[in-house]
Amino acid sequence: MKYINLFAQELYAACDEKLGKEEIVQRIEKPKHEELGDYAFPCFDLARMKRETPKRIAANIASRIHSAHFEKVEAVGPYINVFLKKETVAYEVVRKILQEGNHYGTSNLGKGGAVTIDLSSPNIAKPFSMGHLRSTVIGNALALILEKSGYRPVRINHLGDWGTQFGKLITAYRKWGNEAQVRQNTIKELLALYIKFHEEADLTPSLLDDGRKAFKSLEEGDPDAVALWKWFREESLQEFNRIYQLMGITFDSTNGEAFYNDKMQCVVELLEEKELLTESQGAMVVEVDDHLPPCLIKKKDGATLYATRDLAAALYRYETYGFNQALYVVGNEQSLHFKQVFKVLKKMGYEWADQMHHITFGMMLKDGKKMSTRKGKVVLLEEVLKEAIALAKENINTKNPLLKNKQIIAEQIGVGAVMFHDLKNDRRNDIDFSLEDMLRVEGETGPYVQYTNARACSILRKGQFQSEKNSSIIVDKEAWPIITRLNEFPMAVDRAVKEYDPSQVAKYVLDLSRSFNKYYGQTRILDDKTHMNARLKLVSAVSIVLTEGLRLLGLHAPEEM
RNA sequence: GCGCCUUUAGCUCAGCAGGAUAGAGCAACAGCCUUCUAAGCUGUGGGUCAGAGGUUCGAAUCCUCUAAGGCGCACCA
Repeated sequence: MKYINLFAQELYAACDEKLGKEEIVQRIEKPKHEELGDYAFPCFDLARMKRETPKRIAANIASRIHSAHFEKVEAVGPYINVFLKKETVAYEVVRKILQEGNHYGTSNLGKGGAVTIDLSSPNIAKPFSMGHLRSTVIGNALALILEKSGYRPVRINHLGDWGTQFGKLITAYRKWGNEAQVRQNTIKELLALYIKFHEEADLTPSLLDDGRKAFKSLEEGDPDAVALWKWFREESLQEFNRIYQLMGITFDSTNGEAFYNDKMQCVVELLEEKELLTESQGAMVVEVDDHLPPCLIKKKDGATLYATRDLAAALYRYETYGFNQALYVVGNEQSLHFKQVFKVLKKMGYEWADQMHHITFGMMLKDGKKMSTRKGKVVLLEEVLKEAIALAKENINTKNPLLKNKQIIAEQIGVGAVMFHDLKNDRRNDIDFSLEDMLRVEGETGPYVQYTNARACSILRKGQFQSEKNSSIIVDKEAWPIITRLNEFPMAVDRAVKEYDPSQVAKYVLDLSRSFNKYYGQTRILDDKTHMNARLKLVSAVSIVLTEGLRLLGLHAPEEM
C-alpha cells in the first residue's frame, strides 16, 4: 500500500488543485528525523503560486487534511508533516506480507517481456577470475529482480570460446600436454600450457605461427583440432559449472563466440546491402557519427572482429527471443564498443536497438591497479570462495557446533559473503580487491543479513508461530521503523529495476536487518505472552522479506546458522 | 589531445528527479550475554560534501570552470 498516494490525494484536494497529483507525489519527502513524521510536504512552491508565506499555507492546508490513516497532521514552519496511524498501517502491512508470502513485492511491470541478459562470459581455458565474478553476480541478481517484476529474463553466458588463443593452446597441448593431467585439473593445466607456450615463444618465435596455423585449421573444421577444442571447452565448462553451482547460478544459453562463427558473413552481407560498409585504411568499417570513431567490421586481412560477433549475436538474439530489452553486463571499459554496436544496429534500421543497454560496472582492482592475467597475478574466484566457506565453517563450529548440515550452510554463508560484497555498492564503482573485506561477516555484509533472518526464524520456532491462528495486532512503538521499511520493499525492487541496480535491494535488506536487530535488542518477544503473537507476526513478516530480498540477490537464507 | 566516469568522516561507501540538524559500516574508545543465536545491540569522538563561480527562498544534489585520479580512443576481447 502506498500511503504516500493517500497523502498526495489529500494534498491535491486541500491545495485547490494548484498542483497536479504527480507533482505533489514528487515533492513529498521522507523527513530525516522520526519526530517530524512519516511524510512531509514543503510548501514553497504553493506559496509562490498563492502569494502567501509558506508558513501560512502549511498551517492552512494541514488543518484541512484528514484521513483514517493519519494519526496527526501538523504544520512545522513551511512543512506539512503527516504521522501515519501506526496500528492501522502496521496491521495492514504485516497482514499483506503474511498473505502474499514470497510474492510480496512482485509486480507485472515487465508484462512478460523477454529480456536477454549477457552475463558472466568467462574465457574458456583461463581461470575464472574475480573480474568475471562481477558480471556473473550482478547479471544474476538483475535476472532475478527483473523476473520478480514481471519480465522474462534470458540468461546468456556468452563464453569466450573462440580465437587465436585456442590455436596456441592446441599447439602447446600437442607439444607438451598430458591428457590425464588435463582431465584432472583442466583450467590449471591449460593455463600452465598457455603460459609455457608464451615463454617458449619468446625463445622460438616460430611457435606463434604454429599457433595461428592451428587456429586456422580449427576454423576450417580440421577434425583433430575441433576435437581438442571441444574437449577443452567441455572440461572448462564443467569446471566453471562447479563455481556456478556453488553460487546457485544457471543459464538459459551458453552460446559463446564460436556459436556465431558461421553467422557473421551474413552480417557483413547485410551491411553491404544497406551500403553502410566503407573502406578505411584497408579495413572495412561502419561510420557511426562525427563523435564516435568508426566501428571496425573486418580487419584488412578479412577476418572479423569482436563488433562483428556482437552484431551477429544481437540479430540472432532478437530473432530467437524477440526481446523487449537486451542487457549486456560488461565492464565499463567496453562502453565505446557497445555504443558503436548499438549505433550500427540503429543505422541498419533496427528500432529495437534503442532497447539495448550496456550495464556497466567498475573494475576489480588490485592495489589500485588492474589485475594482470599474464603475470599470473589474478586472484582465483574458486579459491576465494573456498576460503570464505572455510571461514564460515569455523564460525559455525565455535558459535553453533550442534548445527546440522554444517557444510551446506557454510557454503551458503561463505558464498553469500562474497556475492553480497559485490552487490552492496553501486555497480559502477571500482572495487579494490581485498580478501579481508570480502570475507567479512560483520557489519554491512551478507552474513549479517542471513544472521538476522536466522535469529528471526529461531524465535518463530521457539514461539511455535502459526500465522493462520493469529489475528492480534502489533502496537509497539519500537516496531514502527520495521513497519515502514517492510512497506518500502516493493519500492526498493522497483528502483532496482529502473536503475538496473541490485544494490538497491542489498541496501534495503541491510536497512531492514538493522531495524530488526535494534528491535530485537530492546524487546523481549517471547517473554511477554500478551503481545507475543502479534510480535511473532511481525517477526514472520521480517523473515519473509529478508528471505525474498536475499533470494533476489542470489543468496540463500538459512533458517539456522 | 578528445570522450566517458569518479572525488562526501582515518578507510569503504549511502544520500544526488534541490528542501528542515549530511548518514551507515569498518577502524578507535567505553559499555551490554545466569534471559529469544554477541555473525548482535548501545554510547563517544570524528566532516571547509575536492576547489572556485553561478542558478535558487533553499545546493552534497542542477550548470560552468579548475585540480586530482581512473577508463576508453582502428584492425584484442
